[in-house]
Amino acid sequence: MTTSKYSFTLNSDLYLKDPTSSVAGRKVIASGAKLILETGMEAFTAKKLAAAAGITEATVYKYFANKQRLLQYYFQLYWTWLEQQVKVFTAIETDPLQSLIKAVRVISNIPAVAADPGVISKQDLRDLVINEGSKAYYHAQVDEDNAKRFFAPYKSITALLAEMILAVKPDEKYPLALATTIIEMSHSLKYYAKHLPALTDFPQETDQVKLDDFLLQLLYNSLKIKP
Amino acid sequence: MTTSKYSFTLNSDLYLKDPTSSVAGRKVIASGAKLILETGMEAFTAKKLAAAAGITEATVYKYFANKQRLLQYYFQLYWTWLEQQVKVFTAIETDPLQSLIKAVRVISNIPAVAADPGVISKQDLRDLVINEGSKAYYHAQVDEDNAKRFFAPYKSITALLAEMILAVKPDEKYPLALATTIIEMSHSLKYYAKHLPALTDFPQETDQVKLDDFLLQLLYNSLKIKP
DNA sequence: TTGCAGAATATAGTATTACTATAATTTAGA
DNA sequence: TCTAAATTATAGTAATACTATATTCTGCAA
Repeated sequence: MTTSKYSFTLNSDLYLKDPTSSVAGRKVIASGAKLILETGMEAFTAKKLAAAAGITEATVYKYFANKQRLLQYYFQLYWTWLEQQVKVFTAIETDPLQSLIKAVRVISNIPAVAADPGVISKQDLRDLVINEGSKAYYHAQVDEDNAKRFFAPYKSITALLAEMILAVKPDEKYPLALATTIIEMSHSLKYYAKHLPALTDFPQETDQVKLDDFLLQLLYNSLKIKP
Repeated sequence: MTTSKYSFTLNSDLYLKDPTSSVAGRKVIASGAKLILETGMEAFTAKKLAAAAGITEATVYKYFANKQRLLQYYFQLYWTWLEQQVKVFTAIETDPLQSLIKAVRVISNIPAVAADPGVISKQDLRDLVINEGSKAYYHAQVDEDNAKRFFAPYKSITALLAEMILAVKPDEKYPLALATTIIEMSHSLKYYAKHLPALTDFPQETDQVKLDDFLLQLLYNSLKIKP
């Protein structure tokens, strides 16, 4: 691990050279996110990225060994950032239940930030992870990558949510599975609402309220709490 | 739609020529499943498939336009088959709750079939869908493919489970989202248990019992039923 | 201000992939 | 047995996923 321009640290095995350390590197990150979002991982190529970023293909490969690593970089960036958001927004709560509710709301629905300071907007980063994130680990190299701790931030936010669940209901048998369910469904139901609405009860893409409500219902019922 | 060798019908737009209609076609299906399972979609190539099946690459392309279509073929085959299983196993139940429980058990844990008559074993087919299935729809062409009704069987089993949920709890607000959650988690938690066990409370790959228990708990609690 | 290291580029090349095309051969059914 | 369809053998194309190397640019230290 080395430090980079974020207020947190990403696994340095993800990249060959820290992309936040130079203009060209930041262009890779910014254009890469846009392009992957537009075209999907399958159609995304280093050539297109280089063209979009106004750099050369060779430069791309100076920063990332391959496109899977770039995707995993976004994956790690997103979950690390989201966990931090959860911590920030729950810090003010004293009641464990209120903390938990707040956490679910943050996970399900990113608070709009007026001025987004990053190279990539958080909304784009989130959409990228919703659309392509699962390919970061549904992959033949998942066990190797896991050994390199590439999924540590995802595990970490899950563990945090599981702890919060236990704080509310100490005898919960499956806190991790429940946390995983809430985190996973908060993302995949958004994708379904947009592309396969028959799988949801909130066919309007914009119907964030119903998604939030569903997730909180799931949680309340699982914890046997009355809303 | 045309009929093929299964007792149900797959969308004929998936293939150029029905692979069940010939020896070579069945080789494509059988070897394709094995190979995709072994290597993952990213490393899977028509050349490898042809070599494994003892046919030529040109023959592969006589049946399927590309590898995405082959994956979607397995995807459709699996969900169509699983829905049929659910129907068979719930047919004997008269009580809606018992039906629903049975349905969840079937979805979560395929009953072992002594002699598997298919070209692909159901366990392999299931593992294939667990590992690679999400790539059938997390894809840039999802809306086009959805318009071609490639995901109809997945929607259909979800709708069936949602109906069963409504039969038990007619005032459930989100029957589809709940059905989707149970179906999706029954598959993804299996993958996590195997590859990212820190995301679950059942780190033993073999701990099917705990996964079943978790899903049934989730359902009972959501329906406010005491087990 | 010069000099130098490191960053980025330009350019080129390789092995592989994802197909498509076509002529020749094999096979299966009427 | 004939014929049409199925399959093969073979070849080819455009693109991908990199790797390599020599050259140019840029920022900063002496």
